[in-house]
This record gives sequence, structure tokens and C-alpha cells, in this order.
Amino acid sequence: MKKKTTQSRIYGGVKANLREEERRKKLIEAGLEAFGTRGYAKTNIKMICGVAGLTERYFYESFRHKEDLLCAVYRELIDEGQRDSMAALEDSDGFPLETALRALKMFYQRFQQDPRRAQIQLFEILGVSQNIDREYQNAMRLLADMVRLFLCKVFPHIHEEILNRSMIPTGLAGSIIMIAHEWVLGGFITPLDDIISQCTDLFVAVGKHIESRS
Amino acid sequence: MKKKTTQSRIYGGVKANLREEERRKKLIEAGLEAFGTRGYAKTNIKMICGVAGLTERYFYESFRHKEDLLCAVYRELIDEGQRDSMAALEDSDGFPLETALRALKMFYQRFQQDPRRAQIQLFEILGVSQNIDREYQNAMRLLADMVRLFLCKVFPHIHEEILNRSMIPTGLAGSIIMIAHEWVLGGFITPLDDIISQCTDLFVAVGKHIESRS
DNA sequence: TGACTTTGACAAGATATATTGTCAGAATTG
DNA sequence: CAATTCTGACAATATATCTTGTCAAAGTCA
Repeated sequence: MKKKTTQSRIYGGVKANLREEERRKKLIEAGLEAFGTRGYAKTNIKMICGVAGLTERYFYESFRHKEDLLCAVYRELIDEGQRDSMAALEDSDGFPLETALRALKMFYQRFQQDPRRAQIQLFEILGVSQNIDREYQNAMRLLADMVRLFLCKVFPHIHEEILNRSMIPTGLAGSIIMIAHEWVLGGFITPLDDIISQCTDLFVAVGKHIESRS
Repeated sequence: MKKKTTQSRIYGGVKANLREEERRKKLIEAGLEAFGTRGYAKTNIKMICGVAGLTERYFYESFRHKEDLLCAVYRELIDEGQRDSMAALEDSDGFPLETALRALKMFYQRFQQDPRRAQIQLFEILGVSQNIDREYQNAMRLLADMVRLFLCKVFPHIHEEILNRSMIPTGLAGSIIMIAHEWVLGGFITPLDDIISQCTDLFVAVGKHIESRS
């Protein structure tokens, strides 16, 4: 008679799949910590497990490899940012430009509040593998779409179709990221408001210019 | 009596240090090929040597590790680009804007002409190590300085000091890079002139905007 | 309490790669 | 031609890490 190897039962008052889910979350948090401080390359699975307070067995329960975990951590960060931006867009009680600035500010603020996030989202994610590259590209396209959206809101005279074919939102997304790079590498010395002001300049300059030709 | 282990003499009509230099160049060329097609992570030293037509011994003669070679390859690419841009700047017989466009066009053209270069310069270089990250940051700052320079030439009313403290050139550099990313990932489908036109829009929009406030 | 599951610690094999070393033969010089 | 250096092929060692497996003890349930 074969025993089922995966006997799942209530344990500590918690169902098996829930316990597993909790371990998964612990590992993601540990990944954020390890990747965000030591760096992805210099982190191995034993370290991650150490930080999570679990052993390797549980790592492989939830992830196939280190890269898998990085992907999960990254998605967590992106989703979180995406939700916040959308929320800012929803309750747009003020002027469109102010809404956009609020969203932008939040985007940068998150980096300052948790430098581990900045490290992963801006640096560690780069050049790991083709799969991860794809994740990154997706995120960048999301950011470009967000820029596109805000451009339309703030400059209503811009023809939407023109913007849809344009790479200008992509370019502005690149600006935002590159400025973030410099800001982070400089240890957040530049005041956040200065950063926002510079970005606003770029955004407004480009917006007005396109609008004037529509 | 000890023999000198490094007996260098003329061999094949070539001095020892020159022969070594040639092997080094072969390895750099092999690095360009391997990193640019297989990718940095998936390339090991044996492969590099295979492509170069040399054996491991000669690899360690010129480089300490794979990262060292990547650094050398990258510097080669950046220096080459830098030289071209400077040359374009020197013989500025036409209008400043045209000069700038010519330089920008060359910047993108090089990627199309040799996709291995694009792969390394835009993707493979990312996230390898802290040292390599520093190289990348240097190159990005060079690019930003170049943008700054062209902004001053094309829009002479802009106060130079303002621009020096500004992150706007950094932002524009980011735009250029991000647009290049999308272009390359899209397999160079978008015509080069379209790319240039988009970049010009960004450049002019920002230039005019700053100028109008000086 | 007794049966059974979950957990943690660690062993052990597998794998991949870096890096150094050896050696014989080809190439070259004087 | 004889001496000797250079070269290429490959062995061998070192190292690091992944990944799976074992086992006993602790925890939990009925």
C-alpha cells in the first residue's frame, strides 16, 4: 500500500496550503532583503533561507530557482507601484497636472523609503537572464503607458492616436528611470522636490511641444 | 643558475609584447562576438578562447577574469563612439542642430550595423557587478555631458550654469537609451529616420522650453 | 497516549566552471 | 643544425553552488 507523500492536514490550526503560502511570503520578503542589500549575484539560496528562517527544502517547495524568486519579488514591487499609481489616477479631485505630479512623487518616494526596492527595481533586475529581461521590459512599457495616459489627461489637445504611435512616452519613461538611477547612486542627496521639479520640466516641455503641433 | 621564466625574444619576426598585444585584441574581438550573441552569463572562458582560436593560458595572460574582458570590450565600444561623436562635433560646418542630429544618427546607426554592439552596450553590460556598473554609469554620464554640450550649441540662449546643475541632460540621455532599447528589441523594424525624428522632438521640445525661461 | 506529520539540520551527490599545471611537438633563431 | 622558446591540447585541482535525500526530534491531532 502506497502512502500519499503529500499528506496535507490542519497543523497549528492552519491548513497546509496556507502554511505553504506563508512560507512563500517569508521567502519573498527574504529575497527583497538579500537581493536589495547584498545584491542578486552575490546571494545564494542558503543565504535566502537563512534570512527567511527556513531551510532549503522549503525554498524548492515554492520556487524552482533563485531567478524564480527574483521574478516574484520584482512582480510584487511592480504590482504595488502600479496599484498606487492607479489609485492616484482614480481619485483625481485636483487638476490633472497635480494628479500626475502626485503619482510621480510617489514613484520616487518609494525608492527613498525603501532603498532595497530601489536597488532591485533599478539595478539588480538588469541583465540576469532573458526571462527577467522580459519582465523588466514589460514594466518599462507599463511605465511608458502610464506616461502616455498622464500626457493625455494633462494636455487634452494632444491627439491620442499620434501619441499611441509615438516613442515619446517611452523616452520620457527612460528619463524618469535614468534620473532615478543618478538620484539613488548619489545617495538621495538631491531633495525629492528638486527631482520632481526637473521631471515636471521635462514632462511639461514635451507636452506643450506636442500639443502645439496637434 | 635560474633561468628567466619570461624569456622574451623575437618570434616570427614579431617582438614578444607585440605578439601578446595581438592575442589580447583577438580575445577582445572574441568577447564582442560571444557576449554579443550568446550573452555574457552563458559564455564561459573556454568558449571565448575557442572563438579567439587560443587556449585558456592566453586568456589569463591578458585578463584576470571574464568580467575583465567584458570591461575591455565595453571600453572599446564606448571609446569608439566617443571618438565619432567628437569628430562630428569638430567639423561642424553646418548648423548646430544638424551637427547634433548627425551625431545622434551615428549613435543609433552603430547599433544597427553591428547588433552585437547593441546587445552588449545596452543589455549585457547591465547588472554584472559593481565594477561594471560603475563603467556603465560613467558612460551614461558621458552621454549626458554630450547632450548638455549639444543643447548649449543649438540653443545658445540657455544659461550654461543652469544646465550644469540640471538633471535634464541626464533625463534626455535616459530617453535616448530607452528608445534604443525598444528599437533593438523590436528588431530594428522602425526606420532609423523615424527614431531620429522622435528624439529630435524630445530634444527640441526640451531645448525650447528651457530657453524660454532663461 | 499513540500514531502520524511536519520541521530543521545537515549530508551527499551532481554539476559546472575557474584556474593552474604538464608536456610533447612545432617553430624559430643564430 | 642544435638549442631553446613558443604553442596547443588537455589533465588536474580547486571551488562553489545547486538540488535532493536522510533522519531524528518536535509538534499536533484524535
